[in-house]
Amino acid sequence: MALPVTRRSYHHGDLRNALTRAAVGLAEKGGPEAVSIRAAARAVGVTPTAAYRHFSGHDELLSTAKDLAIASLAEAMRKCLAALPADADPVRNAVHRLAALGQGYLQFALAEPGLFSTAFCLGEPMSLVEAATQDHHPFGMLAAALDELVAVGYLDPAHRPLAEISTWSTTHGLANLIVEGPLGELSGQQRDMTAHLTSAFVLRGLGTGPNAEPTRSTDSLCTGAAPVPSYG
Amino acid sequence: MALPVTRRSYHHGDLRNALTRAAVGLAEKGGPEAVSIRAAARAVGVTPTAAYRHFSGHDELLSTAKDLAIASLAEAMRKCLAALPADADPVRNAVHRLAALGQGYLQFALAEPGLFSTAFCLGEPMSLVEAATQDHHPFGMLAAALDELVAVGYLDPAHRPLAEISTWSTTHGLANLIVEGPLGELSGQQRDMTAHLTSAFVLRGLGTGPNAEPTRSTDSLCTGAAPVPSYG
DNA sequence: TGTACATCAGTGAACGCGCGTTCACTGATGTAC
DNA sequence: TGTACATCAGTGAACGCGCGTTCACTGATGTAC
Repeated sequence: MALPVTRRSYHHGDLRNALTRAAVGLAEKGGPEAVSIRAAARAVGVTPTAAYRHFSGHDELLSTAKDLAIASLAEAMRKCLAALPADADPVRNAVHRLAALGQGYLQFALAEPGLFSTAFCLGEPMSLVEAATQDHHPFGMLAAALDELVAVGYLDPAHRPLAEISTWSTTHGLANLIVEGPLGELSGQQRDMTAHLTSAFVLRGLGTGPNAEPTRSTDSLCTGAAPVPSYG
Repeated sequence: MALPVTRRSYHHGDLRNALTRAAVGLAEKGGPEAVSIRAAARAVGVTPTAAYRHFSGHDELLSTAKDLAIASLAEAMRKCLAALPADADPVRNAVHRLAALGQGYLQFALAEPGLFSTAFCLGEPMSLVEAATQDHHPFGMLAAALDELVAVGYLDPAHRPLAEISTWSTTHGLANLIVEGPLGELSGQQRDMTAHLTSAFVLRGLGTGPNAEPTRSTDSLCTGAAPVPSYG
């Protein structure tokens, strides 16, 4: 419980940004339900009423926090992409790039569960058509990675349409089941193994092009032979 | 807004069940957030205090509703299984059974979004080890279907461990993105197509055994050639 | 068969909480002249 | 350069809401004798 902040001057000077940051902080700790005008104002050290000078109401505050949460997710994915060593083999390169996106997605969900739920909380949804064309948007990054898989001949062009949905669903479902659902009880080791297996699973599901060679492309994602796992 | 119900006698006679049913009704309409002791008591026509004779508090009421939501989901899946015509070919049979489970899962999520979220709302999670052995539990039904896929040689036994997680994640992710997320804007036709494609995607991801022949087994799931879809 | 009494299953009022939002207001700022 | 005044950005109090939960209570039931 953050104590109310004391301010020096009557005018804040940057209240909208301060409230936005506070809202994101609340979302981090408690997810979208924790984002409220009163709590954000309290965190900044200002009267709830003051917030209405900068936001039309609770909805706008929450959807601002949501936008930032989506941007953070995209940033986490972008970092995973950037950390990837270049691979001379174009197929392996494209495969690894898709895997890196999934890894970034999952890592973000685990590291920032509150922001992750906030990114997907209700409210007017982004337009998918629009999002797909924005390369700084999670959905756009996924679309680009799939286009790449088609370009290198891993994914059959006939299977390209709607492929982002199946791919996204798998990673999103895994993240969601771990963060908010019954898979939360998995140990860290089980989670890692699951992530690897799921990554391979996705690549098999996608690999329908002439250059899809699962034994080459996906085995490098599964680190060694997994011991038989148990759920307990 | 349901009007409070008037009762004939001072004693209700079946208040626990009545409150439980009311809680499920609230969950249907508004998801887990809508389940409250006061609202359930109101629906039954009883004082909130009366509920404390039958439930330790809000947590117990909600988790009771959650259990019933899970049972409803399982029932929907079971019905889809039961509606399946027998197929002489054991591989196709097993493949179709898995697809039917996924179909039931998705249909339930679409038909009963409130119950679906309630089934996966927070609270002490079921033990997966336990759930996996119960054939009336969604997770147990999935596990059984995957065992069947191994038995008929579609799924490589080496890929069996943790296979329920990838499979479940895909279907759950799709349902979640449609029901609570940005895929809600898909048209009915787009949803159907997505469901079919995702089903085929899952089966390719699983099909690593000697009898896996995607062209035979999964094509029957994709009804005809899909026109190139758009997201708009 | 009748009655005293324990027990059960409700009532009604109240507590404190946090929320979104609105009202009339005042302190601070900056601009026109 | 100085000042009147409009405008901006806050305050403080209050509204009504629904929630979970607790208290002392009372009406109804059923059982022992």
